[in-house]
Amino acid sequence: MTTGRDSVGQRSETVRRANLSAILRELHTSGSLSRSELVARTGLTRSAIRGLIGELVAADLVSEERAEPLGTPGRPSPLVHTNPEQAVVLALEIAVDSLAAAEVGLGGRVLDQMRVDRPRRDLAAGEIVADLVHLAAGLRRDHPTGEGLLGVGVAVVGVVRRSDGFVSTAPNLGWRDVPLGDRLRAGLGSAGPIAVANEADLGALAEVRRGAARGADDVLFVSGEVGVGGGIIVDGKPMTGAAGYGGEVGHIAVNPAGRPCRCGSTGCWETEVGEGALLLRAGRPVDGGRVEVNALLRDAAAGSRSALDAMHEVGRWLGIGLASLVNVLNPRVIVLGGLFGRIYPLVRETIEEELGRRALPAPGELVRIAPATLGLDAPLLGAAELAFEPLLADPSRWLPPHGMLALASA
Amino acid sequence: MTTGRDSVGQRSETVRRANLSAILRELHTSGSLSRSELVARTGLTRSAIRGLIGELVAADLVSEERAEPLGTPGRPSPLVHTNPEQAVVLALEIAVDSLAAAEVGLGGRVLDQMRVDRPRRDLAAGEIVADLVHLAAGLRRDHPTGEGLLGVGVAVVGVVRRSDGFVSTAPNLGWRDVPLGDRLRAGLGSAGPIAVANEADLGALAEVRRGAARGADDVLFVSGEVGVGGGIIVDGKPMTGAAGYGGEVGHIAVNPAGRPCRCGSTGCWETEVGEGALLLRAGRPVDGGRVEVNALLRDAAAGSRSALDAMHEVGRWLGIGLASLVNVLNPRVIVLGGLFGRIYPLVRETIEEELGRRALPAPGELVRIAPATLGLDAPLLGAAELAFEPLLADPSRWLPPHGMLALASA
DNA sequence: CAAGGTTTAGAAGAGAGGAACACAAATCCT
DNA sequence: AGGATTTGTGTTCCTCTCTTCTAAACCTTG
Repeated sequence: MTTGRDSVGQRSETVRRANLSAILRELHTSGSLSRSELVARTGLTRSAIRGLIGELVAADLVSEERAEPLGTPGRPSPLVHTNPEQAVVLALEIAVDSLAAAEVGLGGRVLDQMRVDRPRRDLAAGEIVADLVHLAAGLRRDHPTGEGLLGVGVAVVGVVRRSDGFVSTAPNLGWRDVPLGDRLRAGLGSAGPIAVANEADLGALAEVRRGAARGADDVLFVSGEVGVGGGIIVDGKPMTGAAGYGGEVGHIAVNPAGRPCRCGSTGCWETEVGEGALLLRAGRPVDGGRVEVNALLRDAAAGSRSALDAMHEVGRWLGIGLASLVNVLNPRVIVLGGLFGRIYPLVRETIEEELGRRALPAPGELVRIAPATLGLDAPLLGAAELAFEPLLADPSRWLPPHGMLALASA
Repeated sequence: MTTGRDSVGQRSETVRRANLSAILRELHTSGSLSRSELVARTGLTRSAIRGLIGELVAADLVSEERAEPLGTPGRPSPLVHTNPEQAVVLALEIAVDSLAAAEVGLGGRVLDQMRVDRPRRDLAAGEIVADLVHLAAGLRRDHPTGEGLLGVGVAVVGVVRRSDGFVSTAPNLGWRDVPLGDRLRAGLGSAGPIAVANEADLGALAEVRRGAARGADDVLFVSGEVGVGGGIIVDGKPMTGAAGYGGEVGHIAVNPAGRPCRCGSTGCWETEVGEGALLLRAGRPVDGGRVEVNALLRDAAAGSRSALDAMHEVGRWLGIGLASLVNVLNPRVIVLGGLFGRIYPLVRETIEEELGRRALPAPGELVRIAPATLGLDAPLLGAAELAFEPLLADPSRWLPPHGMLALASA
């Protein structure tokens, strides 16, 4: 009987919260900005900006520096920048071929990062969690895990319920119904809140904040790995769906008469464009993994007919699936990650041809396609962004109660 | 270089606007509520509610009535209700088989309504606009068109750009690149702002506000007509995509080796589940239209084997397409409109079977499927909702400047 | 008819951003 | 050089809006 939505009633504090959030968000995505630029971006007055920045400075989240003259007339505006060391999150990633951990500071600076290969066989959740904890412990020895962390963000190749980090399926890991959030909480000790999300969803988040789709509000991120993952940004925000299962574009049915899929269905998109499909079409061992894919890409670059044919066939199916998604979502930008980003330069025409034939929007308003720019680390960076989200959404929770300020100044 | 999003900076007025908006929205969707219920729903205090309602009353948008005692102890709370006659919009619909017009008052009351059949051949935009204007003029003789209207909402079977009501394609009408918004503005004279949107998008809006999906935040509405239309609600708001072309689910590729589609592609969903596909499978004339469909439904209800087989085949493909969409969008509710709502009771198992096989979310969290409850009029009601949107989003623009109030009370 | 509970009414208070003015620090031009 | 110009900061009210608090109104229950 409730209306849902985000608790409608607004108050003065809501305004302050929103404005603090807007400022910190801008600083976080840009790293540093002048005060006057903040004025321009937020539409707030200088006095408001001054007051809000003052609070952020008091909390040591950001600092101001006397500006150096930049050749433009007028008094230079002080430069405001985030303090990466003062707000640090732990980002973890469970990918198909590797595990990764990173410490990322406010403003997006990667303070430390490690990635280790992972064999492609099924591993129990406990083992992977232990490996991740170990990996995290190896970061920045002077900054023991679990202390002073703002939170933890986790990217995982699997279908994740957002609310509690419950992984309902992860074919690449051989998992079903793994309470990953709880497991990590136990393994990491008290390292702040833990947020788990799908790898591609976080890749999308990273690409839209710091990568190929920067600034776009409606974005589709599609990443080709063993499976095909997707992340959708609607109106600047990740679209997770009702339970957080949204964006599983790898399992749209493009060819119901086609090959069986690991998910139990048949003719899913990933059976036509995934790594296995590419290798199959090229006549290489389907389970060859990265090694075979790299070899195939080399062959194609060298001009091998059969390699290129296989790629174009994948490109054709890629275009078919993308056209469906364009018709449903009408994104401004499509970012191709993983395998797709790598083959894109070779099969661009094929993809665009298929898209032109099947997608409805007028050619002039057709979507822009761009390969991912953050590469392998996109999901890891997205996990960091996820962990920063509570701070960015409501910085006031991390601010000293400002009765103190009033007292101090009086 | 701008951040997009909705101009971040917030001010005190923003708060008032948001709160007025929240209150009026609640009243609009519920028709009438007691003050104390509004307090509960918005989380605002009684005093705040009092002040805001006072302004809405002063603007004559709502009225308060002395409450009749309801058997509960305590002082009874006055009932607040909208004044449908004081804020009226004109809703228009260009459907496949008919044209419709309605006058709808604040709170959702349909004050007057007309619908006329339309032959299924292509008609020039000018003709249809003229017919619509004529239809609108016939509504409520005491309330001449173009006067005192808050705005106009238009639902049209076609791909529409939201910003200006430009129809880029409408296969059912034989239109390409018709500036419908401008045409209607010219035809209707000064009837307030005109907002045009896709029929299914508006059907979704109506069903989520007043129909089968009431209260749900993530909804997929799929309507079967000659073509297949779709409307998507994400987080309580219509998802239109970057240019407003989103939700064209009829043209996802489900069978690339299949039949050619009117859109120029092949194997689109609507070639497998549209009206034509159903008739074809049943061995009836593909262009038979409503008459044949009705006959087929009668046969099926009477137990005809061949009729039921055709329906189950359509149901199977319906399930395939829905599964794809569930994987992408993870909605809470799917509302089936038009043809699909009518065949749903007959093919429910088939749809659910296919959905169960192909959709990822765990069965326990699987989507709820419901036939539309607003029937033929859903898009028309959605058009009214669209036209109300500016008022609901910012009621303060329709309020007397409240310097006046202060003066009057002083 | 009194007691108890719920709600409205009105006044005072507190939080937050906006506007205006004086002043500061650069660049540009003569 | 040195003044004009431009851009930006600091500071002080001012306005807007919701909350809090107290008194009064109104209904049900025993």
